[in-house]
Amino acid sequence: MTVTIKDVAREAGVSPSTVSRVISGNSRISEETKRRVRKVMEEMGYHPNMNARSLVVKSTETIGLIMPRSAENTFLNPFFPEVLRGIGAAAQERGYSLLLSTGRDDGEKKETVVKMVQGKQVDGVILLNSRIRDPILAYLKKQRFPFVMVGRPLEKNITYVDNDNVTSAKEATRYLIEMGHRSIAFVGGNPEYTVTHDRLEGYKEALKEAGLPYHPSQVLSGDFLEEGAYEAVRALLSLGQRPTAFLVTDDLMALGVISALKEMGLNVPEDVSIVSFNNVFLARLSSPPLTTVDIEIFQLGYQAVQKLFERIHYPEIASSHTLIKTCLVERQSVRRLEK
Amino acid sequence: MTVTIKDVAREAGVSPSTVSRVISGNSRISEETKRRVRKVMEEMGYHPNMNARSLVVKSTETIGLIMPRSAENTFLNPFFPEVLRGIGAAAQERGYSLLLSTGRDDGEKKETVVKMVQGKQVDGVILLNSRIRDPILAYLKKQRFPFVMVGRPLEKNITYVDNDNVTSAKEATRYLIEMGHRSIAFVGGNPEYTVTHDRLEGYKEALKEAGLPYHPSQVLSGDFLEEGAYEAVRALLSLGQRPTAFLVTDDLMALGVISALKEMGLNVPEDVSIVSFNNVFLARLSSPPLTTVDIEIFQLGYQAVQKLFERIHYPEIASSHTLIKTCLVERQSVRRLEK
DNA sequence: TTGAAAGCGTTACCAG
DNA sequence: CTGGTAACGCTTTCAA
Repeated sequence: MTVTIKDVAREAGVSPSTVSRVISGNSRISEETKRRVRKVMEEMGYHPNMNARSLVVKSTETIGLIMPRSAENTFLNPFFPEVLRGIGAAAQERGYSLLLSTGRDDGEKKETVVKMVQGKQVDGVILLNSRIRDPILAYLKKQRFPFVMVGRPLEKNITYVDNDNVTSAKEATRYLIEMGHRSIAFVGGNPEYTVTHDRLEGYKEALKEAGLPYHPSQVLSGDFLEEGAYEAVRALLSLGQRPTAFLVTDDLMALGVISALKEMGLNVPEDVSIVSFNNVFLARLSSPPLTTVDIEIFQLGYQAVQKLFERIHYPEIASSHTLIKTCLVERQSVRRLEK
Repeated sequence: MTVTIKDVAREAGVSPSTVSRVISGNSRISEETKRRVRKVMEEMGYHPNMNARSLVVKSTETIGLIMPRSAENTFLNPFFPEVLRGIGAAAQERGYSLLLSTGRDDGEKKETVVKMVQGKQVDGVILLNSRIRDPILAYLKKQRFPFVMVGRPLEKNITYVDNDNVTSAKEATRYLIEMGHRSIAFVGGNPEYTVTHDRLEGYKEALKEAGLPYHPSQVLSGDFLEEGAYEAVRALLSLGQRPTAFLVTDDLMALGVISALKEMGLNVPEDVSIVSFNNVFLARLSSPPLTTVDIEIFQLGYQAVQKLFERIHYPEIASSHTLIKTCLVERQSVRRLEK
């Protein structure tokens, strides 16, 4: 049925070892036989069985991707296809494949990861969600299996790729302040992610720097893609300190906020200004187009793969991280406040 | 280093075959030894090597996913994470893994597919893009390899999962007509996809049914997520037959249209109404929330996997397709036109 | 109910 | 430069 290395060998009148050698290329084989074997492979439509190969070389040339639990909204964020694009590009360049974790809850996820790792299906793993106290992370560490995280982990000695979230949030807030805003609310996502903390930190720093007071009542956090958004936003606006601007940690959440504001008869940017994060594809498509912090999602993914290869090939070197630069892109969701 | 079936066997005082049997479970093994072996496996942290297993059983329990070329915008559409969620759920239920195609152009894609298929990395394949005359499709057919498409192919005898796009477009158009619109424009996506054709067809049928004229000048198609959108929309509106409503084949594109309209000083739904397709996550987050046709993307993915298993396990049965129902969800992008 | 041995398709080592 | 052989870790007859 399927043509193996032996078939090719027989047909070409050489030994299987020889065929194997011309496949890997590097060995010293006469040009003559090389050509002949190649021709036979072509004619017979031969392609090596990756399982057999992996079994002996102990490397699968595939990397495992651990995604957010698919039950979560995170999974639906357009952030995700974009990292995937970066990861895919880098993997492709090295001839690596991508194996995805399925699994909706932590239990299922753990199972698929174990299967990947111990089942020898992957050479390394990329963790796509930086949950605090992630059991998967603990497992990978204990196994001393090569992995890198996208997003900053709380633990030490872990290789990761991230943006400098506190600085970028600080700059974004500073921008709002320069635009004349004095009362700025912070809308963060799931507090289980470090990115939420970091951006809040940057926000606070900018406030402090400008001599503006920090009001805990002006920070909202949680899953803002769900229903609750409207009430939360309204509660916030009915406060004495009514904010004139919002710093929102995610473009999608910004859409939710804009929508909630609109229901209250408030327009962006006329009545309220918004700066968000991520600059996903739809940020420029929305109404109004969002002023948002570009975090180079593609690079996040691309660099994660680079770092992973580092860990795979030089397991002895110390863990490290790379920070991807960010950049505020001005569109139309912020209004300059006159004095 | 890594613990194999032999280690477990030795430790448990049985033969490797026995261990193999307790793993597969089904064979007749005394409860006594079963328990003992299980215990040893647990203690030693044994997990089967999938490569070795695949090599002999000739099945990898993983399905290959062929994605749109990652250079395309399609790739960034939130449609994608949602199908993936459906596919992942179904795969997980059966203990299957997912292997992703990387590859930015057709050449690279073909290569990764060949590696998956001939390299025996997957048991079957799901094609995520229904391009017309897809070379991958031709290859898969020739190889007689189990695969299913998400989206209707032009070719015959191919198993696929899709919505009834002509009917759903017809109903959506009819809805607009019932809302009092008489001049409706059609904005379609990439004409290389059958879905674009089908929806255009449904649009025409509804027009005809209502005795409204079909004006080719009122149909736009192409990659509307890119810059060109603004000019195209403006050109359309400067026509004699100025449309009061748009039927847009994708939510993301609808955002683009809304944005273009706004630049021209036109509001949705006050000045122009819009019905789009897909009901992706952000449809209800946008301003205004989109009236859109829900196509059950999750089901599309989920059912694709079901069908794939059918093909894998019963290769002899004829190709077939399943149609997922659609449903118009009314939100706020359509205004009723008074007589 | 269990064990021995062959074999899955490769690669790699050792001879020649 | 090339061939023979063992080994990778597992499943699956065939015997016992």
